[in-house]
Amino acid sequence: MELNPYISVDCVVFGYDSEKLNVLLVNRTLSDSEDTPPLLSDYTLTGNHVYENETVEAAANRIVFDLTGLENIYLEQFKTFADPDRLTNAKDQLWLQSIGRDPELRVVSIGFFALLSTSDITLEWKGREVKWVPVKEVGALGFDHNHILEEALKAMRNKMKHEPIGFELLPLKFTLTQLQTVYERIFDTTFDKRNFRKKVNRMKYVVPLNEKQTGVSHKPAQLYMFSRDVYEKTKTEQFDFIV
Amino acid sequence: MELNPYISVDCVVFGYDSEKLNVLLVNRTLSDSEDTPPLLSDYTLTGNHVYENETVEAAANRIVFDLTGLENIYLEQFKTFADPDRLTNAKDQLWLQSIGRDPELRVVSIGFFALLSTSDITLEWKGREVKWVPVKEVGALGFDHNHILEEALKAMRNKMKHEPIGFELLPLKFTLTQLQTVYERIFDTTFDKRNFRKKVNRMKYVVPLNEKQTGVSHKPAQLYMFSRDVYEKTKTEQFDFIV
DNA sequence: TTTAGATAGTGTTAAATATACACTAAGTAA
DNA sequence: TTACTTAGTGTATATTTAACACTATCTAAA
Repeated sequence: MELNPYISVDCVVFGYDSEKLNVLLVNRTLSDSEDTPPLLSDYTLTGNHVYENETVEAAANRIVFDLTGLENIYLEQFKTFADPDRLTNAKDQLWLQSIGRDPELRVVSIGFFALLSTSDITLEWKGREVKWVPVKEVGALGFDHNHILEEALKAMRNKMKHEPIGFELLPLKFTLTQLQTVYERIFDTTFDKRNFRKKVNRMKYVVPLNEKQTGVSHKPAQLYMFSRDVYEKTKTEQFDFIV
Repeated sequence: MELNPYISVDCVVFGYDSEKLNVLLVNRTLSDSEDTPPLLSDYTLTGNHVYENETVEAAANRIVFDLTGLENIYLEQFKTFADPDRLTNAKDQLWLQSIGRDPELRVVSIGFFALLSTSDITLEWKGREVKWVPVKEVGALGFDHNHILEEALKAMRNKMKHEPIGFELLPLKFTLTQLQTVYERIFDTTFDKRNFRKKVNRMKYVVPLNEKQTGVSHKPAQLYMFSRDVYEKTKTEQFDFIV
């Protein structure tokens, strides 16, 4: 089955490691020969073209699965990038040529972001280096991927404000301190512990388990899980409309 | 300049007429001859392919401008539609053939929604019938446009909950009752007048004018306008995080 | 000019939520 | 047993929400 040459999917895979938000990057290296320095060596987001009979959602899932081995990861289409000059940079042209693509072709890239807890996975990609980079330390990426990353961050933060997706960045079972920290790190702020817990207490979809943290050298915390079921049932179509 | 055959933009143009939300539809008719019934006659959203050197945002603006004569309309890219079988319906195949497109080609459609007040415009389109249809009365549309419309509604309502875009559906100068009604109609609900006004009162970016409604046979209402400037300056990065 | 009709505009109370703030509890490791 | 570390908890005040009904001001018609 053929890849469609003009429709691609880029996945901004966010991984939270209980300290900071990271993004998954892939090395892009082009060498003349073994013993000369590479013509090109940098990083890009993870992406691929879609197969002719494949939906873009399926392609996004496939990309994430190939890298992480995980299925049913939280994935959201957030924006599409189709500027006529988005791949006209010299480096990108060189790269496209080298992998046998028509550098003239206008490629539409449909952006998805994925959320996961890095504790759940070990990276695996056949052939190309792939690594987690803290979002705050990402340097110059190939293609228009710095732009795509910016937009993904905006979309993700925005969604995070109004929908319960912070949980997707944590292990299945988490403590309230972990939950608080995710939000603090992603929004670069701090919350009062008691007030945060009072708020979470009202969220019936954050359910306490009969289980405590283990392997810590201090008072072990209560573990909780997120119940999407309860969320869907109890969510009140609360109307915000700014303040 | 050529149109790109595989990248199209569909615009879901929402127009509010101080009573209900409408969407702009275009007639799609295919006739063998003058005196036989048409082979095909239905409606679609407004859309077009992009020019080779044109960004998708520019294309969306062009489409809206061609129909309404308005520039600087509120426009937002909300989702992209690229399913392999989105145009494989018999009617759509017939239509594509008749207008000289390759019916086999996989076309990516980038969806935008536009918001405007119908009072601002008179429709104009050379050659094809174009009309406002109340969103609640939209029938079966061509292509996958019912699906696109659904998604546009979802995206629009969602944005409307958290950002001040209700104003885009009203004339530049509006009354508080008009403002309240927009929200009531779009969310199919009602609000208490006094509470609504108290809330709006706190929004410093809804500024009263030295002007009153005219031409009404009752107490004329105070007019207001929305100041995006004030909004941008005073918006507090309020953190919601559900309830 | 008076009256009817229509929509504009306004205030209070109670309940819920947000904010600010500091100490005790329970485990591990030395 | 002690030191260390993080978990877990309550109260008082300010703000916001929610529920609720009447007067004010204009036009049009009698």
